[in-house]
Amino acid sequence: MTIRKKLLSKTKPRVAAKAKRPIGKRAQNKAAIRKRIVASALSLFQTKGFDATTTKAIARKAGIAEGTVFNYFRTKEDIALHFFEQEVDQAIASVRENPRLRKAPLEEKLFALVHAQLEFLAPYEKFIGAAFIHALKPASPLGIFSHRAQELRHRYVGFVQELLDESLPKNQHTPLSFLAPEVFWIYYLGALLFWLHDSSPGKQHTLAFLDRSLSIGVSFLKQGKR
Amino acid sequence: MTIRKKLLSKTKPRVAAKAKRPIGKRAQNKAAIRKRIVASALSLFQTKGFDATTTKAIARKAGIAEGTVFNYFRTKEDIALHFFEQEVDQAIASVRENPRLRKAPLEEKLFALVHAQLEFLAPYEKFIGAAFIHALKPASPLGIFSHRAQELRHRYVGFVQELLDESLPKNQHTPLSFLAPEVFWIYYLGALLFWLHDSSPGKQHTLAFLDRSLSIGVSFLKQGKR
DNA sequence: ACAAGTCCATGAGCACACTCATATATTTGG
DNA sequence: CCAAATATATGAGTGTGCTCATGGACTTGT
Repeated sequence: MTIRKKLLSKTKPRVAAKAKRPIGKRAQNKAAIRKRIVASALSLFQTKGFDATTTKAIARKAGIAEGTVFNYFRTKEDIALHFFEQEVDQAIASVRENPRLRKAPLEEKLFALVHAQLEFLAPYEKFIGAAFIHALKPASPLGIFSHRAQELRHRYVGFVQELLDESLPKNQHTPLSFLAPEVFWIYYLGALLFWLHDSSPGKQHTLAFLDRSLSIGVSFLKQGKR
Repeated sequence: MTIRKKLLSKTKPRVAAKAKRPIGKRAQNKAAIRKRIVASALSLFQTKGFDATTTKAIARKAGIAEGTVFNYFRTKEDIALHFFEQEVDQAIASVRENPRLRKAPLEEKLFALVHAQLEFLAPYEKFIGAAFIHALKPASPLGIFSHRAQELRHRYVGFVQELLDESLPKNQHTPLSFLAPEVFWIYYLGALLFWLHDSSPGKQHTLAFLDRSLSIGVSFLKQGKR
């Protein structure tokens, strides 16, 4: 009785609140400002690079006070992280929604995934380069393992796992194949590095590299064993 | 004539300076201060972590002015990098100087190398952990590729190449084996991560992991091909 | 042993990312 | 429709890593 009542009294208002949508001025403004911050930051990152872009400049370009930026993003880096989230989400979506790929061989799906990511990044190449340099920051090791980026990595790795499950007979998993998605994440980072340094027209070298390495990798995965 | 004079006047003093070794007060002091900075920084990194350690605190503990720190290291991170340089150099030396390893199988050499590195790092585990978190800093990708750390990586990769050449018949290189040292560098970073999260007594899990993965890796390298 | 030259410790100062108390704008409740 | 409650934009302030002009300590040449 009490429990049921509690449940009702708690769920009702919530549902009501969510169902009703006055879209108050506040919410509108919030969304608009957030968008303006991201746009300003991205544009500045592109032209000046990450380090040389100050939060003050971002705020100024977005037409808000400097402090306001930090009501929307906890750190300057979070703004950039947001950008990479878009990148991953968009690439995953583009592979998911492509019916032609549904029954394509695994290496083609993976190629499409990475390709979509690089296409997304292309206009921001300078900024990405800066982010790479900046990424090492402290002493030497890694950088892929930050708590903040882990969720993003998780989403990515999960999707790769889906693709693998779809294409590989379950009984075929080699002792190492459970690592495959994680390895692919690192592989992607390597490919990104390759791409950044690739000055061939149309980034041909990168595409060739992807083609070749994915063939080898997938066939290794399939007939497995050492 | 003039050129020769110039050459002489320029080279003579240099050679003389290097041949003679008065070990002036200046040089003594410089070495001492450098050592004090590294010691202070390391001690603070250990107790407070990397971020919470201010350069002011390092200077204070070393008994010098804050600005002086930057006469010895370009950035705070360079101080930490210096620490990892020691780590790599010491590990390489320990493998080189161990006569028992001279004719040991490849996987044993590699195990010894990584083991020496981890032993060196053991007392500073907390600081390393902090450095890892800190390493990702900006958006998402990498961090191993900083220009500054490249020289260190190069030294490491070069040594691994030596070990491989020593153990693998030259005619046996598979199409991928030229990548092996670079891959090993990444493998090492992965092992380091594993080690950091390994709470088993005596880091047994890490040792077991190294053992197993190195066997697999080396045998893959040897009989090569997919 | 002295003067000229060179090195380098110094600490006030700078620009930056980020915080916080306050003011202001918006929503809510009656 | 107004007052209380709430959300949030604001920008001066804080502590940070790092720079730089200066003077004083050391070295060199004679």
